[in-house]
This record gives sequence, C-alpha cells and structure tokens, in this order.
Amino acid sequence: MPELPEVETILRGIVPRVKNQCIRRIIIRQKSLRWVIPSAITEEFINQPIYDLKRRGKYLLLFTQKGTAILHFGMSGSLSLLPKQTPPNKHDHFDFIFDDFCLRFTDPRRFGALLWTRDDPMGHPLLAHLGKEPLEPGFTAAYLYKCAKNRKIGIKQFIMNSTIVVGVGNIYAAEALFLAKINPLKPSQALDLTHFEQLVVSIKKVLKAAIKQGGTTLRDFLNSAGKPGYFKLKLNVYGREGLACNQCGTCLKKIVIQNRSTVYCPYCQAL
DNA sequence: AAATTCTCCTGAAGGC
DNA sequence: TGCCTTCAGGAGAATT
Repeated sequence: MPELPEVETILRGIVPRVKNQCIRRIIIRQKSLRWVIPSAITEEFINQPIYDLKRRGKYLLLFTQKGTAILHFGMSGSLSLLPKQTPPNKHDHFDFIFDDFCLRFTDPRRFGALLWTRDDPMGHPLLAHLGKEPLEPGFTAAYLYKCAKNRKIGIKQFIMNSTIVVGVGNIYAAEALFLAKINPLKPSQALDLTHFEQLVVSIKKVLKAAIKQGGTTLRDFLNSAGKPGYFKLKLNVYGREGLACNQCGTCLKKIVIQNRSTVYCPYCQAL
C-alpha cells in the first residue's frame, strides 16, 4: 500500500516526464473514488503547463496556473506511465493524456482520490491541518514531546495521527517502534524526551531506507512503461507475527489496535 | 479537546 | 470446484 516512501517514489518517477508538460485530455472511467472526481477538472486542468509537482504527506500535488490537482492513493492506488492508446484494465479509473504518453491511475479498492482546487492547496481542508513532514527539520523529539503532553493514547496511534506527523502508516509505525524499542501501547504522555529522540531517529531511518529502496525500482518505472514495484524492504516486525524476533529470537506478538494489526517483540519492546 | 467507532471498497485467503 | 466469510487498511466523518 502506498505510504509516504511510495508516494515520494511516484513523485520522483513522474517529475521528469510531467514537469512543464500539458495534459491534453482527461479520460474518466470511474468518477466515484473516495470522493467524486470534480467535473471542473476535465476543463480547467487541460492545456495548462504543470509548472510544479510536490508531495505533502501522502498527497501528490500537480500545480498549474488555473488550479492544483490533488491525488491520493488510498490503499491500493497506483500511477503508470504508459504509451498512449494502451487499453485499460478493470480498475483503471482515469487517464491523463499528455502529448507523448498516458499517466494512468489504477485503484482496485477505490480509497484513492482526485480533487481539484483553484486556491492554495495547502489551505485545502484535506491539507490545512496536516502535521509535520517527518523528513523535514521541524520534526523533532521536542515537538513530539510537546504534542504528547496529556495524551493517553498509545504511542502507535499517536504517531499515526496525521495532524501530528504525516505519512507514518501502519507498516512504518510498527517498524519504527521496533527500532526505537518502544511498546506500541505505551501511553504517549509517559514517554520522555529520550524516547522521542529514539522514535524520531527511527521514523526518519525507516522512511529514508524505504525511499532509497524505491530509488532502485525507479529505473524500471522511468525506462519501461509501468508502475514502480513495491519495496522489498527488510521488515523486522510487520507481517511477521509468530516468527522469531531478528534481535532476540522471541516469538513476535500480534495485537489489534484500532482495527489495525500491530506486530511487536514482547521482549525488545516491553512496556 | 481528545478518543473511539464507523465507513468507503474489493481482492486475497481461509473454511467447509 | 465453488461459495461464503473474514480480513486488510488510509483517513475523514460521526459519535462518545
């Protein structure tokens, strides 16, 4: 599922092809994604140079003078760079047709989104209240510590709260907590500055490693048409319940937090 | 204000 | 073989 590193990789993959290019036509086959695709986009997004592309959290932004397209990949969304006229498959919901290629959005579960705003996208309701970017300098232990004050919620839910820090999804939350040796259920307010320092370092480390891994798959994305493969990052805990901890050999335990499966090492991550 | 629950959707996997 | 059930999960919306 596309988390921050995947979205970053998609961004880097399409920038060389898309930047300063114009979309000539938009084909929408399925407009009801997470939200209905606004009809204005089919006119206003056309023939406008896309002068910049950015990522904010897991959102991808395509800027033109008339407005900005906001893409989200939900759980199962992806983009492909394809030759024009490539026949669509079942879950190919929309195409951006450029002069020389087609950028196609595919999303079996339809949790993704395509929105359009004429205003500053950072002020859009979906983006306005997002928290810190985890790979930027403002994401610090002191910041988390301050946010965690009086928060009883478990630390895993805390770092997955996008109003605090963006882009830390279920997989990377579990992996970062393992690296930081913190129990996912630990009440946020009970952690001290040292814990948060470890946590910040671990989150940055896990995300950077995944982006680096994504870079190796980027070549395929650019040269041959298609999508970037998902990362074969070495996972310590996610999806490894019942297996031995890489660190100490203890049987990894799975619990459910807010309907999200959470795997951790009961020994390395004791409360 | 903070925490919890519900919801969207469909493919994969498991049970019988 | 095939049908049915369960699960996975990002994140906004609704509810407590």
